[in-house]
Amino acid sequence: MTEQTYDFSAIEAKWRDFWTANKTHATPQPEAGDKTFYVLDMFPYPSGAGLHVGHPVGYLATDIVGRYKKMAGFKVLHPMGWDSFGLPAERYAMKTGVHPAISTEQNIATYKRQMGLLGLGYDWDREIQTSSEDYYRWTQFIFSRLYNAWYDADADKARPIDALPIPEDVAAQGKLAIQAYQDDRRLVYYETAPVNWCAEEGTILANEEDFDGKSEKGYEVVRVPLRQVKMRITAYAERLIADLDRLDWPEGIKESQRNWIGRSEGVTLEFAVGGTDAAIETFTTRVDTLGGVTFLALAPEHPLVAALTDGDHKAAVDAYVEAAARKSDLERTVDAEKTGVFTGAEAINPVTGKAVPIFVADYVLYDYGTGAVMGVPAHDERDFAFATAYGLDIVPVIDPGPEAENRDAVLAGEACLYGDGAMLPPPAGMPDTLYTAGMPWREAGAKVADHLEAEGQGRRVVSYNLRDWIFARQRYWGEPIPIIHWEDGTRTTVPEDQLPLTLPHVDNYQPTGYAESPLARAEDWVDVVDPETGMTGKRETSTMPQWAGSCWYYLRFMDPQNREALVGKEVEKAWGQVDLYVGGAEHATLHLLYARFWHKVLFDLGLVSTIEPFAKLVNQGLLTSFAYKDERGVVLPIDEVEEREEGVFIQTATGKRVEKVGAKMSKSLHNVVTPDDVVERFGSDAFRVHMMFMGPVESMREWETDKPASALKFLRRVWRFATTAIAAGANAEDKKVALARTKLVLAVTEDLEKLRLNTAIAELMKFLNAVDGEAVSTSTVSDFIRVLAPFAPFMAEELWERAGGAPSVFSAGWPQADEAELDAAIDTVEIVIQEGGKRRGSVHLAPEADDAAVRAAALEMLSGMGKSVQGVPENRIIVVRDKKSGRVRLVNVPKLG
RNA sequence: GCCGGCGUGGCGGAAUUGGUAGACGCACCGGACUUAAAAUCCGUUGGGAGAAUCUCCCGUGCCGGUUCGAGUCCGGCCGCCGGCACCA
Repeated sequence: MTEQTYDFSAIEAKWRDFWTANKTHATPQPEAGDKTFYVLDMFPYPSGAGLHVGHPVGYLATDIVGRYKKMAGFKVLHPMGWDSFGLPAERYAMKTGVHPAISTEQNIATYKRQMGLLGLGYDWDREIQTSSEDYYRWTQFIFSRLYNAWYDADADKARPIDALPIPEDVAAQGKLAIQAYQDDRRLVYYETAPVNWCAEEGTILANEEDFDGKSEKGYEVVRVPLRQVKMRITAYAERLIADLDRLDWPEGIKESQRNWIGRSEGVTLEFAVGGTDAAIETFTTRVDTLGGVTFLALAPEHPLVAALTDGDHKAAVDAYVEAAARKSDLERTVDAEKTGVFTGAEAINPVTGKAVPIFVADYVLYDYGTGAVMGVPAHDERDFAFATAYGLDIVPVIDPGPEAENRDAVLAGEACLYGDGAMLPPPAGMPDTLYTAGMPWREAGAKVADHLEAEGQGRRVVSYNLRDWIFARQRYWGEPIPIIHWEDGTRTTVPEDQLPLTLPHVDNYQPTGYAESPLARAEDWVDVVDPETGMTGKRETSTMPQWAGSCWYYLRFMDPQNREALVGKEVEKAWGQVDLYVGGAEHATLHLLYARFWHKVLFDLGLVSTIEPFAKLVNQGLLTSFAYKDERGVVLPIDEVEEREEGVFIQTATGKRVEKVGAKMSKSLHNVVTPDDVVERFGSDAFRVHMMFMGPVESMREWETDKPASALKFLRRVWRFATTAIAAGANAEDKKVALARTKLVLAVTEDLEKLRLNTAIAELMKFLNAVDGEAVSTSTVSDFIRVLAPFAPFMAEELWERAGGAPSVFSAGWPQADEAELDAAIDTVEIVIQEGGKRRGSVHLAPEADDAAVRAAALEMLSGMGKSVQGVPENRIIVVRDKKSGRVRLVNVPKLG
């Protein structure tokens, strides 16, 4: 009987060693004709805390799919690596003096051990770290290619900067002028502009990292003007939106990116400034309301403000502009009250010729559109609020229609209409060609836009909310930016053959303040001399943001040892896109946007062959634990509470009753569960089965400590079934068993293809239920072991060996089954009989029964129940057949009297 | 405010393009085995009514509609989660 005992710890240790010794998970490069499958996890930052049970939800899903695809005959690339540059290691270094490279190395060792424990079948020969020189050499290489490229709007692609045509007048002014011209157009550029400064993190952050004035960790972020390295992601706004359509990604993520990029179509048009030659360019999405313009508003930063303002208003305008500059973006945004000051100047409506006052108002954003808006209070809430506050005219141009409650108020200029309606008769001065009365506003807008374009007074443009990517960080533990600032004012990238530009050692990791990173203290490293000309220069001391390394790591996994290129051309073509990418939704507008951007640049520059990096994306759900909340809503750690009786939780110290609530796993709540604990208690296979059986990969779930017990129970049943069947060695089996096998293989295969791992496990359970107590042939047992293998790889290996198979089961192929087999095995089908859509019973008929026979059977049954079936028209009796097999499934008779 | 996603038993969750609602599991209850317990195995379990085990009614957030037939489609609400938000 000891033979029958399922000793998971011995089995799992045995096969863990076997896989390592035999490199079972090694991934050879694909050759011509190979089917390939690239499945990828978002690689982790190796933190000091190690993995908790929430991390592997996605890793397990990809492991299972990867193992299945390999068995199904694909060359599967399923690698793992480390996003190992980052602030925590640097903070740790500040506290302890331990170099980040060393603490990172230790953390990685823990992660790898835990991943091994879980049976994650990664090919560790392909392991990469973003902080290793071999890797960041290529991150710097890509940076340098971006720096030395510009966006050719005509060709709609990035091209090397050498291909940028230099106008003659610029060329005539010499080297610095040419550089300035190029620098204005590079995909990487320097700009002095307000940036997001986080004092606590000691660095500038990207707009994507600024969450309502807080950093990701919740530290305050303020706006300060600084000279910064930026990447021209806005050049790709259109393509980043358009190409979302071809991605198999969750709609929510695509929508987040669309919102973030914020595309809107509108028109720019110029208002002449009365009495001067100057003109103000405004952007609007509602040119149809041009007749309703009663003022113009400029952002305080707008360059024309000073020039426009007349003497009487100068003092007030200067004070306002200065006050606005001191306010943070958040203050300007949160404060909904509209303020502004009159400049004393007037603008001329290009169509009606009417003069309107020009204001400076801080509700106008300088970096969106043209930094100036035409104020149409009748049809824009913000303009309405402003006009009301300053007593400006409100001129409606759209009639909401007789049905509208607020019609009278709108027409009287007392309410704002931004919904649908029909154009009112045009105001005085509107040319006859622009008569749009009665038209819906969109149509009227098109007509006005046509007119403006024809007259050369305006043009249609597309505007985006997306801003360029602030790329530099004032930190130590990141990729050095390979730029040298020379004494003659020129700037170059470090030559590619001199990369990597190695991160120097420093003794002091403390932030230096706004402009520089701790690298500034490594003077020997910062100061450079050109060996040929003797010119001196200084290196850029900022480092790259956390996101740089993860922008392209999926490419390096394809060819991690390549010394000549970031990825070999043929290898890149062979693997193609990432077929399945699994990770958290929190990266929607960070990593996933940045990586798409870099990929498109690499495509334009001929370095990759695909236009998108990740074909299919799945967001795994968060795994939460629990904690307790007291009456004030304070969350309490789990060890401060006891359960006195079923469902009654008492805070030990106070004796007060508290409520059990779901909570993220965190150190402070003492509710972190590590995979080590779970594997120790239930085994890795049970952990895997449990995690995947809890629900769809995408949904959130709550961890309950004792639940893996049921998975273990299931695995014990599997073990008993398989070892018994192997020992019995039957050659034959009942038709019922053969049918169950066919169903099992078909269902599990389909579920795996669709990443429905919870129902796949349910199918394994159903099979066991179906064959309980039956003789099962060795060939069916073999198929069962193989479909079990992706889910419970350790047990499957052991069973496979005991069944006489040559290790490893993952080289044993995937079992086959086809529908025809299923059909042939069926000699009667159950046909459900409905009356008015309600089930009344069922009959068993031969699968080839025709509609007439089915109808007759249905009427007979219903009649037998005492129902009156006289006079039911035949065409009202609906016979439903299975689409694939054509077998009858159901027959419905209309409700009988 | 705008946009997207989601609402199914006591619980986690199943239900192809409209076709048997509640698969599979947990928990509960009953039973077997046991001196006993654990483990294991078998059975029951959406709610209600009548009733010898069968039948009827109600049931997928709420209200209405389309259909022979609606968890699924349409219209209108409610609630939860996520994104964007002074973006002209």
